[in-house]
Amino acid sequence: MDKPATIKDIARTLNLSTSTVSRAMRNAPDVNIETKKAVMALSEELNYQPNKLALSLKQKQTHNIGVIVPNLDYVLATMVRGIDEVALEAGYTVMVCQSNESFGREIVNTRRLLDSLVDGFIVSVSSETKVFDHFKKIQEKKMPMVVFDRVTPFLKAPGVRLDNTDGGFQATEHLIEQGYKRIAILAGPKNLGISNHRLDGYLAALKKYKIKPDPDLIIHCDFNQQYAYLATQELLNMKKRPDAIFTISDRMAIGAMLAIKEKGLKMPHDIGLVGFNNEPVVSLLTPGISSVDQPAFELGKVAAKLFIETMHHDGDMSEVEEVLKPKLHIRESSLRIIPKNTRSK
Amino acid sequence: MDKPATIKDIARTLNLSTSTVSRAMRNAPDVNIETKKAVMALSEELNYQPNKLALSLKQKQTHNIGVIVPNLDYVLATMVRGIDEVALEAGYTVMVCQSNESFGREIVNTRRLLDSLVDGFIVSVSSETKVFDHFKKIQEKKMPMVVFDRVTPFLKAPGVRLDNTDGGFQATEHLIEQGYKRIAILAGPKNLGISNHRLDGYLAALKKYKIKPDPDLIIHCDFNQQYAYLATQELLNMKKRPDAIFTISDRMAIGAMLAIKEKGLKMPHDIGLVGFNNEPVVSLLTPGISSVDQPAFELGKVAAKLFIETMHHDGDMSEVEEVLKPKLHIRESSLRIIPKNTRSK
DNA sequence: TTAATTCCCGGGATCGTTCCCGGCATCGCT
DNA sequence: AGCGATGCCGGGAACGATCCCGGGAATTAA
Repeated sequence: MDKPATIKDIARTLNLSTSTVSRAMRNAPDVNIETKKAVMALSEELNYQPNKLALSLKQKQTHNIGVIVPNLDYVLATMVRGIDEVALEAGYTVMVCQSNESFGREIVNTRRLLDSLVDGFIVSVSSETKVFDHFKKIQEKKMPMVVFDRVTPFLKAPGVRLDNTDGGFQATEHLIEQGYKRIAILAGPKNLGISNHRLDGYLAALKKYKIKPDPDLIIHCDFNQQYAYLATQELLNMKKRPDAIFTISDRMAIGAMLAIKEKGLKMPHDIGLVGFNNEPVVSLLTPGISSVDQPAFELGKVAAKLFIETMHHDGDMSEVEEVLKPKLHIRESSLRIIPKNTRSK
Repeated sequence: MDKPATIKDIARTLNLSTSTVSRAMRNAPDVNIETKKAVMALSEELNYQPNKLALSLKQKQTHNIGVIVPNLDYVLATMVRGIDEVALEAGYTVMVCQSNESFGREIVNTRRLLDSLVDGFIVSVSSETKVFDHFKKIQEKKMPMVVFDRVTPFLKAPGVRLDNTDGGFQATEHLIEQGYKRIAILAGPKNLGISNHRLDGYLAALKKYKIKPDPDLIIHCDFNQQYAYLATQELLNMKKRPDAIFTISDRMAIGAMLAIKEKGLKMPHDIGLVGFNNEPVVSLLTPGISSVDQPAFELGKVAAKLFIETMHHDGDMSEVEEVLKPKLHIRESSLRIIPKNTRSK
C-alpha cells in the first residue's frame, strides 16, 4: 500500500500477464471484454497511474516541451500562457526556464533540459546571446526547435515573430502625422533582431515622408529603463533636441518619460512619446503613453502549434516563419488633437 | 552517429562491461585509473550524455520540482526566479505551471506533474480553490510539498509566507499617523488567507489607536483591478465617505486610483491610498502610490530551501512555517508632509 | 476428421542505467 | 606452500512499461 501500484501488481492479483494488462489498459482490440473490465476495476481501486518515465524510456519521447525565455515580464509571461494553452491541449507539458537575459544561464538551462527530459524546444533568445552553439547542438540531435518573439538570422529554425518593422513604421508614421519633425529612436542592442527591425520600420517611415534620418537621433542602448533614462537625458540636452521619441519597449518609454518630466517638458505638446508592447502599465500613467500592441497570447499559441507541426512533420521546416501584425494604440503622450500651430515654429 | 551514445556503445568499443563503464563514469573507487581515463576520453568524444529517464526510473527520483502558481504576475514571477535560483544550485530543475487562478486548471496541472514526473511540489494555491483534495493526494503519496505565499490552514504543509498581518498593520498605522480618520480597506476574497491576515493587521492597527472599525468600510471584492474600481466608486459615493483606502494589492490600488481621479479627488489631500506588493508600477504613477513591499525573491529562495530540506528530512515537517517581514514604502499618495490642518474638519 | 481461422493470452526482449554478487588474478604474509 | 586480502572487472537482475511473436483452445470450414 506504500509504493504506487504497477502493472505487475495488477497482473499478479488477476493471474494475468503484464502484456495482457498493458493491452487492456490501452483498450486494445484483442483482449476479452471480461478481463478488460476486471483490469479496469482493479486499476481504479489501486489508483493505478502509469509510470511516465518507463513509458518515455521505451518510446523515446517525453511529451515535454522545454521553453527557454530571457525573463518573465508581462509580454513573455503572456506568450508562455499561450504556449501552455495549446501544449496542454495536445498532451504536452511545458517546462519553463528563465535565462535572466544571461548567456551562461541560457546554456545551463538548455543542457539541463537536453538531458533526455524534453522532446524539443521553444525558445526566445536572451539579449546577451551572440553565439548560438548551444542551440545548434539541439538541432544536431534532430530535436524540433522553434523560436519565437526574438528570432535571429543566425539560427535557422521555424519561428513566429511580430512584424516588428511594421510596428516601427506605424509608430513613426503616427508621430510624423502628428506634426513631429525631429523624431528620435531609442533602439536596443545591435545584435537583437527585434531591435533592428523596429529601427528599419522607423527608417522606412522617415523615407516615405522624405525626412532625412539624423544619426544623432538614433540611439542604441541596453534594453532597460535606467539606460533609456540616461539616453533620453542626453537627447534632451542636445542643442537641437528631438521633439518626439520612439522607444522600442515600454520599459524604455517609462525611462524616457521620467527624464522628460524631470526636464520639465510636457507631453504631447513639447515632445511626443511612443513605446512598444502596450503593457497595461502605460495606460495608467499620466499622460498615457502611446504604444504598439503585440498579440502576445496569440503569438505563444502559434509558437506551440508550430512546434507540434514540426514534431509530426519530418521534413525540413526551418524556412517557415509566421509573422503577426502589431497595432498601434494611441494615447495622450503623442496625440496633439489636431495638428494646429505646428507651423508656428 | 544518429542515435545518442549510450553506456553500452562505450562498453562495446572499449571491450568492457556496462557495469565498469557505469562505475568509471561515477568515479567509483574500484576501477583502474587507466580504464577510467579511457572511458572518460571516449565518452567525451562520443558526446555522451547519461539518460536521465533511465536513471530516474531506476532510483525513483527525477530531480524535478513541480511549481504550481496561480499566475505569473510581477510578484510571483519574482518568487519563481528565487525558487529557480536555489533549485538549480541543488541540482533540481523546476517545472512551472500556471493555474490561471482556475481550480480546474490547478487539478489538471497537478495530475500531470504527479504522473511520475516530479519528486515534489512547491505550490501557491489559486484564489478559486476551496477544496484541497488534489493537494492532499500529493501528500498521500508521501511526496514532499511546500506551500508559499498563499498558505492556507486547510492544507497542513511546511510553508513560507509573508507576515501579512504586519503588512496590513504597517499600512494602516501609517495612514492613521498621517491623520486619516475614516480608513477603508479593500480586502480580497474571504477564503484567501493573505487577504484575511492583511485585514487582521488593519483591525489591529485601528484597535491600537482606539478607532472603532466600521463594517461599511470593510469591502471584500475580487482580486483584480476592475472590481476594485467599482468598489471604490461605491465607497466614494457614501454619505460619510472614507478619507483613506488601503487595498491589499497594487492592482486593486490602481483600480481605486482610477475611481478617485474620476471623482476629482486629490491624493493625498482629499484621500489617502496605500497598496500592497510594491510593484515597480506604483512608483511611476502620479502620484506615486505607497505600498507594502514584500521580499519576493527571498521568499522564493526560502521556499526552495525548505523544499530541499523536506526532501532530505524524513520526519514530519508540516508544522514548519517561515515568516518574512514586509516593509512599507511611503510615497505621495498617502504623505501629508506634516499633519497640518487635519483638525479643520 | 482434419485443417484453417479466430480469439486471447503469455513469454521474453527491450529501453539505458544502477547495483549486488561473485570471480579471477595478484600480492603479501605466515 | 597455502591462505586471506585486495584490486579490478563481468554477469545478470531490476526499474515499469511496450510490443513482437508465437501458441493453445475454440470455433468454423472443408
